[in-house]
Amino acid sequence: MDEHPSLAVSTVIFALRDSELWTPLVRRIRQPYQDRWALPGGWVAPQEGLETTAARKLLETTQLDPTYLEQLYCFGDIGRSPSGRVVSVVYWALVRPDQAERSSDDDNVRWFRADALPGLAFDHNRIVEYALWRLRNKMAHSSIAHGFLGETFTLAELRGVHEAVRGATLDPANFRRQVLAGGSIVPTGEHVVGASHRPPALYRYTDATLVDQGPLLASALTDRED
Amino acid sequence: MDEHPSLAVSTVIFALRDSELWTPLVRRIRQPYQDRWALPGGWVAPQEGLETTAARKLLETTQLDPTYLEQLYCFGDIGRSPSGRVVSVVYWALVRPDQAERSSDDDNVRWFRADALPGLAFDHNRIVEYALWRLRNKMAHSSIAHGFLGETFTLAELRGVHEAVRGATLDPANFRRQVLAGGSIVPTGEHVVGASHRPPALYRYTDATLVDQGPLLASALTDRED
DNA sequence: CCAAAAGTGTTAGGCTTACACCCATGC
DNA sequence: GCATGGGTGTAAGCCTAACACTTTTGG
Repeated sequence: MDEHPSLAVSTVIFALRDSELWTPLVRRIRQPYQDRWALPGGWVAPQEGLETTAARKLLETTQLDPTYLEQLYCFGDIGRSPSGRVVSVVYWALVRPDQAERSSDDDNVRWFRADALPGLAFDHNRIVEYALWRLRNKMAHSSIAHGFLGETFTLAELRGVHEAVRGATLDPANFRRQVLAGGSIVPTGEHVVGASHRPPALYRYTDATLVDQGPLLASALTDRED
Repeated sequence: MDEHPSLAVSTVIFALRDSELWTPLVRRIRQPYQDRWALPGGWVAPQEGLETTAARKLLETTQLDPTYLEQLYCFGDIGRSPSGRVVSVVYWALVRPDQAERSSDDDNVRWFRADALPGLAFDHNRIVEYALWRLRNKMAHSSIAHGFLGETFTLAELRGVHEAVRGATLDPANFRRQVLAGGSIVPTGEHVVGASHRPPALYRYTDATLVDQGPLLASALTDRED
């Protein structure tokens, strides 16, 4: 009864670049699937929480510090790793463009367009697909777009995030009204200067803007004592 | 690097009785939390899928065979078990009233009202709370109510499910129109007889009615080869 | 002045809500 | 017939989509 499966943590990371969704992958340096691209991750340490492990591995392998991090799913099919039973708790994360810049491509880390990935190790293609589906879902029902943006942003930038993720253009007028009526963002009073047109107002999210994760979030905030 | 946490699977089960949500719990027969009520579950066997484990443990401990079974969340906080690191993959399930009848209370299994549970073992109170939140969420956006019903049902029964879970009464006329317009149910042509009022029509879900789980479901159907 | 993007106004149509009303059965 | 719940009709109001229009900047 004490023969437990190996327990791993991996993370799907999304960032927005040129109105496209991109995701960083790491090259596997050992068998199985040596030299194939895979999600960043690693084994769960005995004295480390799952989300903490995800964040740490992310930082170690890609230098990224996400603005949003949420559990995606736990994958545990028996055949998913050729080298024995592995159960993977997978997280998904959003990073801002400026953070993504800091993690430039090198021999072991490379960014790919999220909808045009190569053949990945294990069942990681399927996992990214599911993460994409979840992102699109969440975008429609919550203010998750915040995770892609800085502290302040214009309505056009916010709209750009929605358009990129949903893959459709949105009416600027209606988008403005809907998002302002929602009450989750407020104008800072500042404006962008230097563009060759009318300067757009800057906005920021109100403090109360938390992505809806239900009862988990409240406890998660107190649990994180890293 | 090979010292992995213990991996368990547990399940939150919901059934509808007297327009209330009920959930069965099992009595712990060993330490820690001996004699406390807890979610049914057990360790993951090396050669068994996670969902399969959940279904098997469910049947073994409560004699229940759910009509719906979905992964809820993976709980892995370091302090959640006093007897060492345990990571629990938790599922949630729906059973029909007639199935629930078969699993009567005994010394080791007892049904509780889902919104009035005693103090459970481990972090199981928190887990049930989250499962309740997920159920209510899913009820609003999908045809998950099917899981509580038999093959055929009246619109009043379907409405009763929604009312019980949402905790509010619904306009029968509007409910009828909305659910029929959705196209996921069709009349069987039969009617209930024997009630002291106009006999209601029976309906059933169309074959195409699958609860929206995104890209996971398609593969899940092929993976399940039990 | 002109181009371009910000921001406002307005209208049509769809969906939700509320509630009045009719229908079919057992007693 | 009458009480009860099944089932239909309908109008008000809200939300959304579409698009015309005005505003403000740099060149």
